[in-house]
Amino acid sequence: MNESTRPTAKKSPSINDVAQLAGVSVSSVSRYLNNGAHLRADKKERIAQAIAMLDYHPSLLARGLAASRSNTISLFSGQRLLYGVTGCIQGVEAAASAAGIVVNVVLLDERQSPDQLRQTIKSTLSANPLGVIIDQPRYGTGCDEILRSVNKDVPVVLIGGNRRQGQCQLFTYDDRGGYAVTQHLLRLGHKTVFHVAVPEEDETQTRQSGWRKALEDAGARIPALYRTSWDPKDAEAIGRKLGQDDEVTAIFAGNDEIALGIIRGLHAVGKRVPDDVSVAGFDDNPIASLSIPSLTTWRQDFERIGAFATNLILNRIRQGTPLESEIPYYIGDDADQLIVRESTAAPRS
Amino acid sequence: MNESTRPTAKKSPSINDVAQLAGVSVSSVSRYLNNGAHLRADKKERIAQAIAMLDYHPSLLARGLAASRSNTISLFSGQRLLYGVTGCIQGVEAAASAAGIVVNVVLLDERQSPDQLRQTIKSTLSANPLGVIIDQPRYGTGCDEILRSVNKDVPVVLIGGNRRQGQCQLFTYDDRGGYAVTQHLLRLGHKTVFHVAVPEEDETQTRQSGWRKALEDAGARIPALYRTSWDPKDAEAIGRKLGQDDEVTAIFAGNDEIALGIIRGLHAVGKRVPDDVSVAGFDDNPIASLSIPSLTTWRQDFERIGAFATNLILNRIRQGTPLESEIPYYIGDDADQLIVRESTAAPRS
DNA sequence: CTGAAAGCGCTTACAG
DNA sequence: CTGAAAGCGCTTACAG
Repeated sequence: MNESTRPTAKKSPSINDVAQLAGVSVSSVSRYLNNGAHLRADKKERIAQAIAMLDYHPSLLARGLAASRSNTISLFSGQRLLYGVTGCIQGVEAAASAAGIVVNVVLLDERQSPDQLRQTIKSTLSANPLGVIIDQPRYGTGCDEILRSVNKDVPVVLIGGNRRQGQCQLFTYDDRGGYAVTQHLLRLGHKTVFHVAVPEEDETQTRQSGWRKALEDAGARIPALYRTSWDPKDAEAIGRKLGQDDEVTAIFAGNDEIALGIIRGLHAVGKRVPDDVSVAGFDDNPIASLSIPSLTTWRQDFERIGAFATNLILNRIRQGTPLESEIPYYIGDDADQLIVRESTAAPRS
Repeated sequence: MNESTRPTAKKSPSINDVAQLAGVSVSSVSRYLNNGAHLRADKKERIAQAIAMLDYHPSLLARGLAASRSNTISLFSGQRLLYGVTGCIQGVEAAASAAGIVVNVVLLDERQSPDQLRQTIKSTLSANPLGVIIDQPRYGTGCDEILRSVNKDVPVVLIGGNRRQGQCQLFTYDDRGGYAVTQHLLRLGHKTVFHVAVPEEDETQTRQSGWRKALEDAGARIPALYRTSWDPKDAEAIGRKLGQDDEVTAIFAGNDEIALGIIRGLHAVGKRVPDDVSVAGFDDNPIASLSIPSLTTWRQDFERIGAFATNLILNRIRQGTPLESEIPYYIGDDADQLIVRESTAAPRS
């Protein structure tokens, strides 16, 4: 590091420097920093000026230590930054940053030993975050450890994942999406719709349940469910299998990547999409509009969810709004919608 | 939040509790925590036991404040978590977490006001990170502000982006990749290769320069360069245009998403890939193996780069290894390689 | 090798 | 409305 090329950063000013320059006590500056209450206008003014002159920025560390609460939100997620997770992170960052809060993104690598996981979690929590967000908590991950270790007055919001009793947990209306996608395919004239489900749906309000409901409502036959891992290679194998069954004219895939895997499998056995088989995805991953054919899918707004989770925490902290924990939140609005593209069409016959 | 369902987290133990339980002074526990030097074996043993019994984890906040250095690496990136960035984050997290270090991922949203950006940066830096990593720094972003604000003894590593004189900066061998991809296409028998460049290549060792070199070495004509934004829609328009020129039989796209956009454009004007036109991408984004056709591309190992950056910082901190700043690091090895898939083939004629 | 003491930069009762 | 003082949980000279 060539230090000389960087401007010599002088020691940054402390609250003491501000107090001296403004001619007030440190306590007053602290009050000013925290809410400005109980301060005479002229003092406020002087403090503001001193802060501006010195370009003072309070130390997160010292504040966190003194107040047993640091201006930080810890966001835990799995090790792989899949599409939904990145959207969520962006939403959390945006909402937090707008509130002057720093986000600590921690990727919990499940390949690590439980001890290492604990270490990471304890360490993160030792920084006294304002709140904690856990994206896609699963059984057997650090989620239990986090819930166990976190101070009980620190609000925790879970996003998706396996349902945890007694926790504030956000879900999207996956069932609505599954219903809409399936209905779309039925309306195109397909006799029924096959579903290839993504893992870990242990809840009732899922893509799968929406799919089932739509079939029931339409009086359509409910075919056997296919399950795949998150690996599109598995989906490709399933696609190959489904492609050999001429009964299959419409497939609803658990997400967009799975859909592409299935389409590759269908192609491999000579089926065209959407000419022979219609395939729809889920999420509206950017790839959905890039692939050929582009994918009909259900758009999910992950950023909004991340922002929502963040604001729940901020409201809890600032206004004491409780995090209604008993009932999970289902959130969804106009941003979540069916996007019809090239991969679905009326059946040929 | 239903507190009752969470085990009542008792106040976590402090270094004092450990000292008392072990029957030693706080200083000794601190020494044990930091390196264990100058401590009698039996004391070490007692301290270790006390720590285990209490499940003690030192406070990052207190350590950071007292030592003016917290066990944290701050990772700055742009607001959008594109493929390369997420890989890099994963690599940084993995390397950091293996070293017991927490990563602070901060997304700098360029739509924010300069003041807000400064606020975020100063705030992050006030936590005294061990080191700072900036992914894909651009002119006009917070990068300048970070370099200006960071204490000069804090190591900073830049990854990619615009070259900053005097900074330690990591680059991949994009030129090698560009060369390999272009050469691959030429060897298939294409007379020349068109290139659609991604934005912000202000350096010499780029995909573009590799492309140019390969053409020169082969004595092939160097066609006019096309430039696109990061938005695949623009690439689609370019693909449409290129598809109308029958001279165009091979295209090297600046990245995989651009490649897919181009392919869509080609399709729109009736050209098939690879039958009429070969298209290669760059990065080996997961979508490259999912699309139809799957993409020939240059694989980049972003995780390795993130891990490398992290280790540079850790070595600097722990062993005082200087961060040779004058010369940027170009890193690449067997993980970076040409992946030949379906989207490239010999020209038809 | 070890401990007592000061200090990191804040917040927070406690007095006034 | 305002300040002096204690304390948050550590590290780090300083003595010994």
